[in-house]
Amino acid sequence: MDAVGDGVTRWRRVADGIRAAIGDGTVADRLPPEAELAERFGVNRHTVRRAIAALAADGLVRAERGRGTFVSGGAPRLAYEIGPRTRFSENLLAQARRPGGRMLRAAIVPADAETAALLDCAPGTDLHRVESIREADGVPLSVATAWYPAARFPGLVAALVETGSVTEALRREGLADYRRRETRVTAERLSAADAEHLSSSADGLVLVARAVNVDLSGRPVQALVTRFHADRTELVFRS
Amino acid sequence: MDAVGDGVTRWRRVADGIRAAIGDGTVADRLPPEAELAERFGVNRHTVRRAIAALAADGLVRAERGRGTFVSGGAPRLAYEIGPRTRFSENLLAQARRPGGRMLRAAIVPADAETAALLDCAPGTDLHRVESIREADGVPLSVATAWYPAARFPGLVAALVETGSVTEALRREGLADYRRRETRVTAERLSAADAEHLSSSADGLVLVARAVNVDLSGRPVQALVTRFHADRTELVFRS
DNA sequence: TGCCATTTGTTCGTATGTATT
DNA sequence: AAATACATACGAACAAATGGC
Repeated sequence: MDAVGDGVTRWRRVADGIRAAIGDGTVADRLPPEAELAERFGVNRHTVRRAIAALAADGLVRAERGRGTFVSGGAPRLAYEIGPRTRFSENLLAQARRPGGRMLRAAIVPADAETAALLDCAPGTDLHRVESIREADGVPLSVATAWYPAARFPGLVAALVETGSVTEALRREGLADYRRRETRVTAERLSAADAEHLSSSADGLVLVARAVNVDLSGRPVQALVTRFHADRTELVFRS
Repeated sequence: MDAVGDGVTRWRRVADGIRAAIGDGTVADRLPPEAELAERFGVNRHTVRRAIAALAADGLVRAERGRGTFVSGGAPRLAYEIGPRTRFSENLLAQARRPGGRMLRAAIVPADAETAALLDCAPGTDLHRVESIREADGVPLSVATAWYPAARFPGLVAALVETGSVTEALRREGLADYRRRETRVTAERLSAADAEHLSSSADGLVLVARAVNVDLSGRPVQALVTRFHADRTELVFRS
């Protein structure tokens, strides 16, 4: 490098400087332009951009081309409760949010090894695969992919389209009730396709919840992978 | 720019090219040096670096200074089960993993509003704040911050240091048993400090689990924020 | 409507620092 | 000790989106 004070890189010191300015309220909403920051910190504009990229990665700021770079005001997350009787609509209505959503795709696919194990069926078994988006107050919240044994629920997709409700569609197919057996949660980066569906910036995060729902006798009826927008959601588990 | 084929930026096309090469096995373990990639794709080395940074952000590759850039072979995640009686050591031993860890810091701090609400005490109440790292087979798994009412457990920190076990330390302080009331899960980017503790690249992800543990009469005894390394962990909730 | 200044995004060039082999 | 390879930093130019006039 060149004349560096300590062992810390310049872009880190710029990032810390901006972070401090946000912390003490010196910059409330919008950051000065990159060119001005570069001059003020006595570094190249690239160095400022590297610093801002780091802050953006921490979710502290958000850069918008042609407009500027803004301090991201953290909106409160929706608390999505997951338990034995998780139902999307009930969950949202309990928090005075309007549930919504739509089906993206539906197809019949052969079960791969992983899904077959979850649904306790033979690999290759015909499954309905249904992809859908779920919204709260019109804001996309999650993208979900669900698999159902096709032989057991032959008219499922039509019922889903007609009712718009998983619970109601399964009821029409003869399933009185179901409950969630287990949920496995991981975190991933938003894929480009999901970013579009969730109308989010491309560098967002998702909470991935993999679940199995079973009927009252314990037979799996649905394998579910839901990708929740991490900035808008918090998953709640009660013990 | 200059002669661009379509509306896609060059670094994205380079990234897609590398991604494809990884996908079809053309590059199995190690990427060619940046200079060679630059020449092969007919772009500047900076453009290659931008592409590699994006792939690294997706967790697909991992750059090591002086050595090269490597395809990160996804190790299977540790399934960390969370329930009413979550105990770290038991959890790991059940999967034939060796539990470990160490305390990072301990201090007495006044309760802020949020923690006070969780622990059902007045804001400003003295709390032990204990930060620690937990490991599986010597690999850092999570960084945890715990708050305990100091008045109720005066000798807690000494007991934690001596026993290395939360359950055992609380028992010495007169708490026979405790259970988890609820867990709230979010996803965040790894902070610089946590990245060091978890010996991870700076652009990793964490699963943040916020929990409250209560005694048998339902009184909160511990507020807990655990940041799990998302690449190494999967949280499992049974209903 | 279109033009223009502002601001972030991309790309190239060049040089030097630092860790690994 | 030398070569290799990634990391940081500066300079310059143009592209693309936004917003005001």
